[in-house]
Amino acid sequence: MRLAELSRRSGVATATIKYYLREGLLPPGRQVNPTTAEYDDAHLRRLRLVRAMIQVGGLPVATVREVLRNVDDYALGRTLRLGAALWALPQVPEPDENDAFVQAAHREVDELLDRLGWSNAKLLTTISPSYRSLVVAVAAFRRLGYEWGFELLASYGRLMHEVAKLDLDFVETHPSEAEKAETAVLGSVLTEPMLQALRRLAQEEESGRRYGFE
Amino acid sequence: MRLAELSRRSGVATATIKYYLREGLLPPGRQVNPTTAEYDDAHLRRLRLVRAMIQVGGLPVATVREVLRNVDDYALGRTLRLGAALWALPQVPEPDENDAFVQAAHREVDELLDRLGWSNAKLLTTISPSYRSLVVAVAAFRRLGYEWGFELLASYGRLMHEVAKLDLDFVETHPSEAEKAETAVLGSVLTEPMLQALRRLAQEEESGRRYGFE
DNA sequence: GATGCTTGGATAGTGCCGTTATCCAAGAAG
DNA sequence: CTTCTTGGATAACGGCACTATCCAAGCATC
Repeated sequence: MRLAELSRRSGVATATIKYYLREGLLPPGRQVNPTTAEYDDAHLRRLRLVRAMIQVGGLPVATVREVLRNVDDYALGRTLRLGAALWALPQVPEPDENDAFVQAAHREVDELLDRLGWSNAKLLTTISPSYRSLVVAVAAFRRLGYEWGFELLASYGRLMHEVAKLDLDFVETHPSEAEKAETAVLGSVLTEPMLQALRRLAQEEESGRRYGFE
Repeated sequence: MRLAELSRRSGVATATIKYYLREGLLPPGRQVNPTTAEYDDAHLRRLRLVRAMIQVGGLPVATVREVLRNVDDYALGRTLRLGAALWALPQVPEPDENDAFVQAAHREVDELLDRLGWSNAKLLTTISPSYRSLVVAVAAFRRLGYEWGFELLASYGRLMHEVAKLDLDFVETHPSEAEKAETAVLGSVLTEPMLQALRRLAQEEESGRRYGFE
């Protein structure tokens, strides 16, 4: 199919598709002559994936490019670890390591990982963006003067471990390696707003149960 | 304190503080004469809250303003429901109701709420942005051709219900109404990146356990 | 084979948003 | 009195996701 049809079938404007091509989110089509390129279903699927990540997942274009690179690398067998390398990309503001709150948060998170027995995650503390995000979030809370029992954080951690098991179970239902990679990414990116929505609905539900309405 | 000191103590540039004042994220200082305004610790605290929501929570300025309005209303006793009104604000792209995937997602989510027994949440389906987000996310998955057992979604829902209970438990540890409102907002906004980070760490951990390293 | 439409590529422009710089007149400080 | 600082108004900036404009090279129809 040509660009116009790709646009029609995906609902994405041709100018936008050209932009994605330029940005490397879509591989170039097969050039049949200097002014015509041919696209196939793989392009369509990739385009839908890109749109989902941007619109539903809210990822910036640059991040999508990185994520896709990992998907493709994984599909080619270059990346063997499904975990770290794959979903360890996105956006974290660098913490200020001189800040006392940040240092305290480091200690707290390290202790948390110990307590939860997350020995594998422990190995990644220096490189994992997730680890850094966690530190930043904990530090922000502390900076605002919030105290919580250590047990609260641990409880959240245990629940998210259950969530992670579901995530990986779902990935395992997909036999092919290429699909696994894509599913892993989607499972990480697309289910985040989904979980967020579920959590808020659950808060509304539970709030209603505890305090009633009106 | 004057603007300059507020800036120094918070680490936020004076120009930015002026911007927040303009945008209504910070209440104006006490005007002591035409060219001098006096700020207090409440301003400092509010400023830190704003920064946390923007930088850690990633909320747009307009949303922060809405959230704060709700916090203040709640503190004044004008909003009685801790749940819906408070954390039901943010950013969702409007779903296209004519889309077949969106309609199917509606049915699926409705059935989910039934299955989970979330009768309170059910009442909010027409107004809650969380409900809409959920529909959008489910529709996006389906559009990409992913199928999952209904049980998976229900399992996620049950886990997020446990999370929501922790959220509300934490809010209840704060006696004053004003603090409750602020805590509720923070519990919703700031813990989201925290949970996301925990989930990803848990994925890395669980991935390591199942498949080993390298 | 001329005419008019479509194609893909290059480039520049648009709109939004968070932030920052520039002015300015009116205090404060020495 | 002079010099610095203050807060307020306004304009400028930089990034990002798109989108509109050109253009020359096909293709389609007469």
